[in-house]
Amino acid sequence: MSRLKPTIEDVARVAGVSRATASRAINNAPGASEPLRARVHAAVAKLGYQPNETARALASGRQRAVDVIVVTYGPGIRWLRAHPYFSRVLAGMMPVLEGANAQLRLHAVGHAAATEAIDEIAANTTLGAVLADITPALANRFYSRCRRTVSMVPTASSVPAMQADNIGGAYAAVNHLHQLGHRRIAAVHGPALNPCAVDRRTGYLRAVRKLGLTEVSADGDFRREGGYHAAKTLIEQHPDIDAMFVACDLMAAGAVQAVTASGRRVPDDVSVIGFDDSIAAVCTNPPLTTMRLPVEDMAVAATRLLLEGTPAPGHRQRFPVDLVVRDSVRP
Amino acid sequence: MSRLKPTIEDVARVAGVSRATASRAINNAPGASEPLRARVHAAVAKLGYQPNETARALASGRQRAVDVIVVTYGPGIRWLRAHPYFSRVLAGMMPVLEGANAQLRLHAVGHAAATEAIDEIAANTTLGAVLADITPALANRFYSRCRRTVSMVPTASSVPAMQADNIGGAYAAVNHLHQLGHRRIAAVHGPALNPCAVDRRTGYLRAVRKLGLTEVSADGDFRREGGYHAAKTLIEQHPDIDAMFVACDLMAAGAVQAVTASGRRVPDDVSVIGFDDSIAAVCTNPPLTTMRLPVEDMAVAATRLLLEGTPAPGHRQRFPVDLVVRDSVRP
DNA sequence: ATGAAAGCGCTAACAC
DNA sequence: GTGTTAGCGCTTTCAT
Repeated sequence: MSRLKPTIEDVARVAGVSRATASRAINNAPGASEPLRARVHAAVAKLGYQPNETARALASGRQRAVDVIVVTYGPGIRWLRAHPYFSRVLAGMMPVLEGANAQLRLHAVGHAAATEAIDEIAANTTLGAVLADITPALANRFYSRCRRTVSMVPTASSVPAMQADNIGGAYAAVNHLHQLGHRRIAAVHGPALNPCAVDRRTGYLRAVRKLGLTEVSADGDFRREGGYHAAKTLIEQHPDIDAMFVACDLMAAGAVQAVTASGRRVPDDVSVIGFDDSIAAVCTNPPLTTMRLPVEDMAVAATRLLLEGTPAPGHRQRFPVDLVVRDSVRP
Repeated sequence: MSRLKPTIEDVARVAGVSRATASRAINNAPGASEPLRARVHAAVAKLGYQPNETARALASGRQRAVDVIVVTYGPGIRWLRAHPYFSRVLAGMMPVLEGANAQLRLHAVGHAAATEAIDEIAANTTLGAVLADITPALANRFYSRCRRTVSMVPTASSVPAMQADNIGGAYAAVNHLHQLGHRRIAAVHGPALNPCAVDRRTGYLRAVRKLGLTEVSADGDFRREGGYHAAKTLIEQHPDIDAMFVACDLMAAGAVQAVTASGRRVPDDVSVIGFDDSIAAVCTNPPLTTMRLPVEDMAVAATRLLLEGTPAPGHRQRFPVDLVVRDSVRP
């Protein structure tokens, strides 16, 4: 081995052609005859040549990579670890990227240094970026630096986004509970800063008002522990509640445990309805009746959108949030 | 705006220095005087200059990125979506990468096209790759093409790896059950191809033999549904079992549901012990007693190892698998 | 300390 | 159809 890595130059020499022809053959580009193509491919095989993607990207000016950005609040490691959401967006993206032979670059940026991190990422995007979890302000900043962007969460109106009906889903959840005869419906909400959580809270509030129920709310943090404590507080302060709307499945899992710990049964004494239909929904006992957020579908659509070109400003793609009936709500 | 993106050339011109000096200033490299550095930084700020990472990588020959590879069997989307394992390795890696300002490239390669995908990734690695889930054969192939590799799962002996004590953990789990008085201890195993699953099976078998118990096994697939069905079969065919060792928490969640569905209670009638201590372990009812696989720690260590340089062939870093007591085992 | 100039490995005009 | 050549934006000798 004279060199560690053969370059296209080596391939060209071995094949007895010019670098340009070698390039054309390797990229299946037009403008090369069959015989030469064959010689080039033989040389490639012989040398075990693999194109240098970096050089390719620099020369062609295009690179096939999509960046996914999640800004974490507090210890990101804990958040990322616990929450099924992120694997769901990755799971949705990977297959379509694989099919388009594009790369996926994952960025978890801490809230503190978010601004400069955002700027650097924006400057180096190629196919574009999926904003998996971000505040409207940061989304806007990113979008002002890079138009090939799509957000997975509600943001400023100009930023292209996948839009799940969080408000309608929460409304439907409460309505479902009401139709089944529940009248004291409490809620465990998500973080006040999280746009999805805000929408779900809105949906709950609207339903409660529409149905003439009294609002009973506690705040959670989208994590199981938060759901547990919020539910515990709720039960202690309002022993008469007969149902809970919990703004995500992870918190709902905690809520179910809190209900059980209080000596009550789910769903016989207290019904619990979750949100997301994540893996957590089917791990609980009983499995959760929940509102399905089609995260994978949204991720697929977001990725396709980026692959197609630059999304129009304000572009929206709507996704329904449907009821999934399991066993945590008394029929 | 005359240009879309300012280059270092623009910075140099605005600062009234050469490109070389601009580069030195931007990279905090030695060989530039304070006054010039200041002028360069001012120009950077004025133009909003952001270095082009691709060009930087090509010119310097080094790039700061680590690739994480997971080869998926069957519909990768389902697997990635459901299994908490992957987010745990990502959660472990991200913060250390962030601190080292390196990128994370995620590759989910289908089993079918794995070989060529592996080759291409290997040819373009920079800091190195962590093999999150892979067969020994593919790990070996990858390692033969790229030495900056570390596997998160058991593999061929030459490939550097993080080594969790799966055998010992499984053994300890069965032993724990035995000490608490259980004598009919069944097992739900993982996929026969998965090296971790193989080790856990081995640990169960050894313990069963050592303790003079009779082996009762069923095969699962590391997914909840598989755990449910395996446990259901086990209960039907061996109604007298009083405990189950389940090779991962996701399957254990299913097993708990199957036990409940059969009219038995966990842990009063049947104890269930899981493996992983993933998010699923705390979502179940009751929360799972389980064996903690320190995935995040392993991912952190793997990433640090790559950041430090090329791991020695056969390098091993061992991690204990400890008991986490919750409520799914009768005391 | 500073600048001129030579590439990094590849693609894409542009000639032939 | 094929080869020659000029860059992509940056880092890094090597003169000065």
